[in-house]
Amino acid sequence: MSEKVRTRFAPSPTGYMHIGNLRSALYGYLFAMKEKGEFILRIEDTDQNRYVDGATQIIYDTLADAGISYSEGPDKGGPYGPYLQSERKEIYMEYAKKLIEKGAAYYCFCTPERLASMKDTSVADSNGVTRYDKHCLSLTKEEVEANLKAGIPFVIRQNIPPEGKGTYHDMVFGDVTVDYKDMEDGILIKSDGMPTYNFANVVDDHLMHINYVIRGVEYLSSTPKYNLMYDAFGWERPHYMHLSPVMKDAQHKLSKRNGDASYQDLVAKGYVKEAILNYIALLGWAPKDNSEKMTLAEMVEKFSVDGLSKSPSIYDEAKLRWLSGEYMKELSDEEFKKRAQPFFEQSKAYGKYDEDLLVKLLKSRIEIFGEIPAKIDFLEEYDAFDPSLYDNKKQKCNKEVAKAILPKLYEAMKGWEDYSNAALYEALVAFAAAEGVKNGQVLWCLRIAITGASVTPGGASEMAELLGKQRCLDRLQRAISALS
RNA sequence: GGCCCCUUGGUCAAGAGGUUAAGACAUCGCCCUUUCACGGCGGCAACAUGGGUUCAAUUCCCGUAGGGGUCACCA
Repeated sequence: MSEKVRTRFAPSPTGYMHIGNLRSALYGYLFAMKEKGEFILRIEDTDQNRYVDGATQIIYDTLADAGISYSEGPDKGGPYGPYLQSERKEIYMEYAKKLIEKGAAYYCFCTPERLASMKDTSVADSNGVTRYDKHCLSLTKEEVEANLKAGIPFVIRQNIPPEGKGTYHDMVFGDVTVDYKDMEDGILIKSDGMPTYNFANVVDDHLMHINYVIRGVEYLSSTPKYNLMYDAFGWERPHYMHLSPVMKDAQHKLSKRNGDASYQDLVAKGYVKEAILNYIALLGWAPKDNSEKMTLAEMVEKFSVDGLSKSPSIYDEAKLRWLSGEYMKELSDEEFKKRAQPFFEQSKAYGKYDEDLLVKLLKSRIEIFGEIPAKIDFLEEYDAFDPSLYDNKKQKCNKEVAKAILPKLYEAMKGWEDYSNAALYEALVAFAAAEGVKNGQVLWCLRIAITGASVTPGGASEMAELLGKQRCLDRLQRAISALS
């Protein structure tokens, strides 16, 4: 590759950014960076009907948050702008006219009624498919001029050859061939003067010097149409890399419509964002050395097209969760604290504990930040609990054991001053030895007694430290009276 | 339905003619252990199918089945 690689991410602002979208952006970015090229953002907002307010901002924010940077884009500028298709309307018309001059496109004045009537099965081909019949192709120059002058609404259609085949080489799928007779004379310029994707894409990619087109497989079989235009213009065809989709299950693509995870949903649930990006990179791609946990920079370094898979990949949140946990453990205490903040705030216990201590306990125990509230609510909520919580076969513990141990332990603990984990642990073990019971019996009973929870983010001494002496003794007392 | 494309364990996936068919997640079991985790060790589990080609096919070719995409004045 002697020419400088220029690739682009070209989303349409129709809502939230889902995992599949982000992944396309990621792959484009990885490829461009790997090849020391440029990655560009272009917003495809030619369909006003589908435009969703704020969607463009979500695209900027998501890419920025994920660390996928582009050198040119609507919000960054660049030498080939504007990068917002709606601002390029005149350009498309100008090029569409060039295509008409070359005979590769033509004006079409057919009414919606006529078009609708063609859908009638009486004119369908043997496969039951109706295609535009090239009716307006036969219009003379004079007729076209007259219609134009009369202000009759028109569209511009691509003139697909009636015969022949289009073949091209896809970087992941290999050679792809499609018969021209299976293609329709698609609309290039809509009656509102806006281009369709089919056309804007070709014009913009060329004008923006995009030489590697990376996009979803849904364009795999329509690509020959685009090549026809490149050829007609006398432009060099770009290289194509089509990406298989991310699925929700074996037969459904991931979609926002079904409430499937978007990047921001996952962040809101508390997944570590680096893990999200890392995981989606792995959905459909595997590096040569089979690494799994990688930073963005490592992904760039390891990226190669032959590691892309051709078949769809099913999104598995369980694995994402695991990866998030891996990243979680590596977060520094400060970073963890910072990112966990909003989740601490969701807990009823917020502000009523030593946060630094909790950070250490929680870090290796959660995979996503969203687990935090449920994990620490016991710090604030302490209600009567089922004494069966004391039952633990392995620790040889049960309600009766608790009844015997707890009052003595309460008396002992009243005298202890150092409520740090280490000192408590030492004292508790000594207590167990003095009483002639197993460590586990004391520790288990105590933990249950002061937390009222079967699962806590640490053991008895850690929970006692977290609660502090006073709360510890209060709860112990309540637990004892509940037992009698 | 026509056309294009895809098919390795439950999931993500290595392997590209000869392998005991990797690894990861999930799952199960054991160890560690003050619960839960973490960590360590181990188990279960796959080449959709039928024909070829070949000394040898998971790997190459053809068919079948299954799945995805496409057939819009949406991208």
